[in-house]
Amino acid sequence: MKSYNHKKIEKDWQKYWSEHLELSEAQENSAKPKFYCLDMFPYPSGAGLHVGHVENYTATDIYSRFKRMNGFNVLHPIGWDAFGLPAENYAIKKGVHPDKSTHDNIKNFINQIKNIGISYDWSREIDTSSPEYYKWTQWFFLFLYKNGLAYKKKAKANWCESCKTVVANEQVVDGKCERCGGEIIQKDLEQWFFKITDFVEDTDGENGKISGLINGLDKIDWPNSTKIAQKNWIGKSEGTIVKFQIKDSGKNVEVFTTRVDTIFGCTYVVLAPESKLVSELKEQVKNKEEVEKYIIDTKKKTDLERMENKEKTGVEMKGIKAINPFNNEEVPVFVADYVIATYGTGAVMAVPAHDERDFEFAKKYDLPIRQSIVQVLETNGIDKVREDKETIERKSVDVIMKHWKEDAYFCLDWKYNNWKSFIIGGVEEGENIEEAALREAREESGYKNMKVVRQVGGEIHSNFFAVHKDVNRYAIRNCVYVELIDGEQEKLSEEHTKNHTGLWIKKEKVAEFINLEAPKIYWDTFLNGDRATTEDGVVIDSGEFSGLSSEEAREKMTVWLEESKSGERKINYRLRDWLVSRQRYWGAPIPIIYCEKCGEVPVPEKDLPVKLPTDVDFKPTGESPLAISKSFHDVACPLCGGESRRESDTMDTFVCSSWYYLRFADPKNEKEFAAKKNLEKWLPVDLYMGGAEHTVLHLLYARFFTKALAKYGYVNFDEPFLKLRHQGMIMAEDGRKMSKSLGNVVNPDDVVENFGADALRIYEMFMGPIDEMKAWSMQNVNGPKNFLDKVWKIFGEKELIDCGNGCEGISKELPIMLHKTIKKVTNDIEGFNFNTAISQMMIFINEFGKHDKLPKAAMEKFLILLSPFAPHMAEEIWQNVLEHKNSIFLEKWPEFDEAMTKDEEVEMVVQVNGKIRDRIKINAEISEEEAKKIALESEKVKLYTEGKEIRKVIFVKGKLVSVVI
RNA sequence: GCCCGGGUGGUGAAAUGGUAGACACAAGGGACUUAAAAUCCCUCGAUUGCAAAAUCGUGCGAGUUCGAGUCUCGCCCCGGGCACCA
Repeated sequence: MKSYNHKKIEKDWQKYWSEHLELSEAQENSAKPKFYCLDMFPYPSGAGLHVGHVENYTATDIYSRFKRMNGFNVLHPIGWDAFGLPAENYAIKKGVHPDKSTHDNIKNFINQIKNIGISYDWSREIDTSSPEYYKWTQWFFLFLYKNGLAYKKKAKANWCESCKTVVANEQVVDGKCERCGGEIIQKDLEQWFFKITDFVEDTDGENGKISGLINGLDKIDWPNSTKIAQKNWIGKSEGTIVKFQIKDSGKNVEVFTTRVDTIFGCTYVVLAPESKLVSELKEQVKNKEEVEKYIIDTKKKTDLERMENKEKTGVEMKGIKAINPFNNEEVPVFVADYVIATYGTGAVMAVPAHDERDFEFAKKYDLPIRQSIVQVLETNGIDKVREDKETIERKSVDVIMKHWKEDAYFCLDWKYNNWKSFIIGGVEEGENIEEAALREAREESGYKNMKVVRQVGGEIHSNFFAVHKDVNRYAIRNCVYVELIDGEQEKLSEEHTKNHTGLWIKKEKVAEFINLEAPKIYWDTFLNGDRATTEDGVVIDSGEFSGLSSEEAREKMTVWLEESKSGERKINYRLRDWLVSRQRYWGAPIPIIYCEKCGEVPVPEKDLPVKLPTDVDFKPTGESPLAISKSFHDVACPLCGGESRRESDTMDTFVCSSWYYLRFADPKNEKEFAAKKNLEKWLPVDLYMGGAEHTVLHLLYARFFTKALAKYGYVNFDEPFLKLRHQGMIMAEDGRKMSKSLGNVVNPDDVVENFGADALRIYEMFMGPIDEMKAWSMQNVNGPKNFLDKVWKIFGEKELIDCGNGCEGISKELPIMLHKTIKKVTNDIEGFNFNTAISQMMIFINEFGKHDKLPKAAMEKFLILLSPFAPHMAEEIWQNVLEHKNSIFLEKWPEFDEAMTKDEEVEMVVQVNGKIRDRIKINAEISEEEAKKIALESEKVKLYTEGKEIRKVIFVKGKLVSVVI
């Protein structure tokens, strides 16, 4: 038999498949259940297909073929995310029109994809830069506009100096342009926005409730990390607005805080430089010039400068005082650019003791720092200690280490219970606790100059000492504890606790502690002078709120604010509305006309698409290139016919990709973006796959579009992608990212040429878990290649026997191996564990390869299992070696019989005290009694059990017997 | 700093709390061959031992368990995301 000529055979079958479209096209009229399997469509870059694309497309191709063979009507389409800056930048550099370079690139992509045998439905191919497509992108703009979800406003925008355009917040990375790495500056410009923030929470739609961008995540099968990243991006935070009156002005500063419980520690208030209130208060400010200068200086700073230089700056507005509504204290007001104008109210109350940023600022400008929270340390109570000394000791260490890290030393004395345990350090005989703590602290720290500051609790209760640097140089301070001892409860009187270090516990709280089974030990956090303590704790020095937990205090203080009309509950989000204007050529024009008489006029739907002019110099000038094209720019107003001009900005390419998955349901429709009937048939997407880099951008925008459509009854679902999986990035052999400049890029074409498309597909699937990052290894491609050669040889050289009624000369083990393999491969494809599916097929081939006569039916079933992974070879063997008339992809996926997946004889492990002492071959179905008997009779086991009492014997069916002595 | 992932042989990696290293790659040895390629067979975590075998071993330290790569707690390191969001 000839060796496998992948170059010829693969080409032949690719041709065959392109002539048998029933193998890849989705059927509009079919009784089969639908399955929509989608890849994130690529941006057709000049670099061509990346091995990462191959990983993505192979995985979903395997899944699609698998689903088809399981009786599903599969929609598996592809298209091109063709608009975008790189094409335009390339055009500027090389003078080639973006339309041409993009379409050349697309041709190349199509070729490359066909070369690896992906079974896309090419009849549905779409291209976002074609007028047939962007007509509907513009329609979406109008749809949002008409429903109040698209609006224009003057805004500070991220302007990229080198791309000469505004970019979205999401496209600014570390203060630089995501595309070109150029510096981003802030410019005030009229910009279009989409109201994505309207969909953060659930809303009422025309046909019922629409889940919000947060809640919707709970009902879809997405990687947890992606869900969390989206939630973080939305950045919901529940807090409080507090009104601080400005003394002698009748004005208020409203601040937003999530930590109103710390408000008694507020020592000043800060306004963002852009805040309106700053100019409103200017007249009252004594150092007006200084404040103005600061504001001007800040405006000059770019975001990059602000980010690089995190040192806090600011200036006091002298003569202005804000009044804390809780204690009527007057605090100074500062202007500082560490406060973000666009978040919350653009003003904050500063609590240096409990906020790192305020702390830093207060240190720098020497402002007072006032503690209003103490930390809580919980340990098990004394009763628990009596039960289990060791447990408490360990748990205490863990808790202490967590709270104190290397900053502190402490010792715990349970002497009261006639039992000593010292976590770090200890008390020696005849030594008192105070001395012990001092000694330990000195030994550990190396500092000699220490003293006990205060000690509480005396000898009756257990004592808790903590030592910390920076308060009187390694002073020892005592912590307040609450302990339960019969007859001692009266000691926990208000008087008693009041005297304790820093903590002030109200009477009813004490009663509460007494009822706890495991009393808490409370301890004071030292405000040690080098950091703020930002964790929740117990409120102190806060009037009637003292003694409450942070959580309770937030609730009660907010209620108090609401009652006294000086504040309210408030939820803030980090997410802003989506800025979609781009001053660029290669994008979908925004369908708006500005008329002197009628104002802002949407282009009537019948006039769509607003086509991109072709006679444009697309070199960036700072103004949109479209503005230069007179034929494009000067138009008659659709309402009055008068002189007017077109909007000359184009839309962010993310707008095009926010709805493309809907278009695949009905890609040729000229009347609607997709017919309702088709949407209902195919959507939502059952499986969506692509890179994790789209975690927040594309996926959030697409969800927003879907929710907007759902709200107005265009679609009957509110989440577009039911199941999402990411492929991990493939690095170069050197472990670095593949890049042209490093010259370490692996071109899939070369691998196809040298090893074949099937070997490439299997190699990429065999590399490791699909969602993990992995490095390419050319050497390792040999593995899959060898495997395929073995498959080819077996089908060509072995005798395949038709087993009608019983197979003579065929090993009993082969059917078991077959059923095991069907089970494993089927389950692994379902679970996206392609690497282990392949390893099972290798095991199958290794086993079957040992025999000369093989059952034909089993081999055919194996070939079907292999076919989604190696479609070319499978088709070649199926039709040309086994001489079947039709494609293997019309076959039904094999089924397995659970009973047939079990080995008759298994190796039983016998452990003695957890160590393996023997392995015995037994019948898999053997009873517990028998297994134990066999195990205990083993000579090797007896060696260890002889003369010892057997306490317990554990049996795990078909696996092991564990003897405990 | 915060939030997610990870850490297992020379390498890529397997392992519902139950035989750690399946399946591969590379390497070494052997068979076939005039030779090479291809193919086939053997070895392949460490230490000790002639061997049988024993002990150790999944980043580090503890814990739970008859039994831990897997569960709990603490720590270290690497990768990714967010980052003055109050």
